[in-house]
Amino acid sequence: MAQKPSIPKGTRDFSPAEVAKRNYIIQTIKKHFEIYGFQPIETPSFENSETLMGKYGDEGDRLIFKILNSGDFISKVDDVTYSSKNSALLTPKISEKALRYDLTVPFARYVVMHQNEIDFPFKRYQIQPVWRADRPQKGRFREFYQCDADVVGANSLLQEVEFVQLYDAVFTDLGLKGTTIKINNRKILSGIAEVIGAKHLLVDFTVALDKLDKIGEGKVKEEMLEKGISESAIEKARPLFSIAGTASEQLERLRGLLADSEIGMAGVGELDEIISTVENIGLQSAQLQLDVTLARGLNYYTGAIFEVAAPEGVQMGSIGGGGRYDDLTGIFGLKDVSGVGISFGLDRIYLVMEELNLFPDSLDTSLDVLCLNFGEKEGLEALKLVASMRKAGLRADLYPTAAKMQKQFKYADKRGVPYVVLLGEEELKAGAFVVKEMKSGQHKTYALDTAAVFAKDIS
RNA sequence: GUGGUUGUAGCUCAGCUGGUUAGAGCGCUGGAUUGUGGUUCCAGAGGUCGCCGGUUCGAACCCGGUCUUCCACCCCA
Repeated sequence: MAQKPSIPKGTRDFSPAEVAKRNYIIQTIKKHFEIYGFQPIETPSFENSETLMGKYGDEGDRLIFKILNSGDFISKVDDVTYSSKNSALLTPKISEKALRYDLTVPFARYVVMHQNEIDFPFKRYQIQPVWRADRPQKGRFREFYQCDADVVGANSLLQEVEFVQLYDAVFTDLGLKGTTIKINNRKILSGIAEVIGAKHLLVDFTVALDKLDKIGEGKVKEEMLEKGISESAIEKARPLFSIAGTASEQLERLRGLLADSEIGMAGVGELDEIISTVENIGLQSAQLQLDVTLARGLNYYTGAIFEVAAPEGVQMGSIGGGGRYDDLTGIFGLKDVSGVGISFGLDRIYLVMEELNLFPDSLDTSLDVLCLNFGEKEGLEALKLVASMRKAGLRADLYPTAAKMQKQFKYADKRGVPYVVLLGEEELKAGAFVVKEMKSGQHKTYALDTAAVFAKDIS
């Protein structure tokens, strides 16, 4: 007997019902991307390794799926490297390509390669899978979809405001009420690191700070000490641990804390402008919240940082994130192009919506009407009827064999078909077809040539 | 990458301190019902107990390895 097939850890098959729900989310996101003036692009599933490596930090490099070279790749490795058993040295010799890790870096690469064809500011969206060699958990997969929208070539803070509105628009449309859009600014984090004299440890400082709400003040301090941040520096950062209140109150305290840091004050100014503009315009269902402990590990962010938390009570990591990166294209040789963008985590949004039961019932219906098969002669007539129903825009199908009524009805029931058409000997003689509405059990008769009337009746 | 956890029928799960032919519910197939589904009744099919190895007279059960699931780290959508 053949062995049981399986799929790799952290990957999934999607059933028709699941695909319908995923498409619903994608369509909604796509609709708003386009309403906001973004244009779609697509990039390859895999890139040259040097395009990706080193862009996401050491941790990121570890999580990038590397693709083995083709051919007899091992014989081309020199003996010293081969026998060193050092993965870091050996990897670049046997792997030149890697699966994309996110959509932002490939986009930066795209912008640089196509800079002469692009009209700036360039607003693009991209909905494609990405891969991470992570250990799977709930809401964490090795293959998952990101839905990104970015703008490059525009420095205005209005872009940040627009992205907050975009998040709000999408989540409102999906019926996902009560999301929290957390915002912070990398410059504030830099300013704090500068003020407390830990500028060189910025990343360690922010990564630790990011965990404040999760592990508490004590543990955060512990981790900072471990990373080599001095006791006195942590003491200086103390006000951060208890900062609270409205955005403007928090900003006021930050102004006091960061008075001596030019970059820190710049960050406060930016945040102030973004938040006050959003407050001025108003949001539909989301909530914008200043969170000075929000860090995000990606080290290419330079200005605003976003992260979206699911509604309260749902156990899920962030369902979206993004920020401004002033020099991402610089790595690929194009200077002075600022970008800002956000990402929607499709797979996590799906899980949250499933948990909150937010998918519309209509997604379950994959067929509007099933025509039962009574035999050769009747079947032929039914096929003509089905054709005219399809022409009228209905999703219609004919049961392929003249199986027993019970079986055909059972099939219709299972598929969740709302209407079943009976076209048997009697109907054929009368030049009519009978429609049974499955939910009510009621019958209605139509003339054979009036499929369009029926279509109109049920729409 | 570190630590833990899980795996028995299509699905959800029982299975005693190791002891003959591994069970239930749901689902599936057929029938009661040759033009009416969702209810009911009857019958039936379906399992290398994740995989490999070890201990034992004997392993679903104990041990080791491996894969998978979920969880906590790390990190992140």
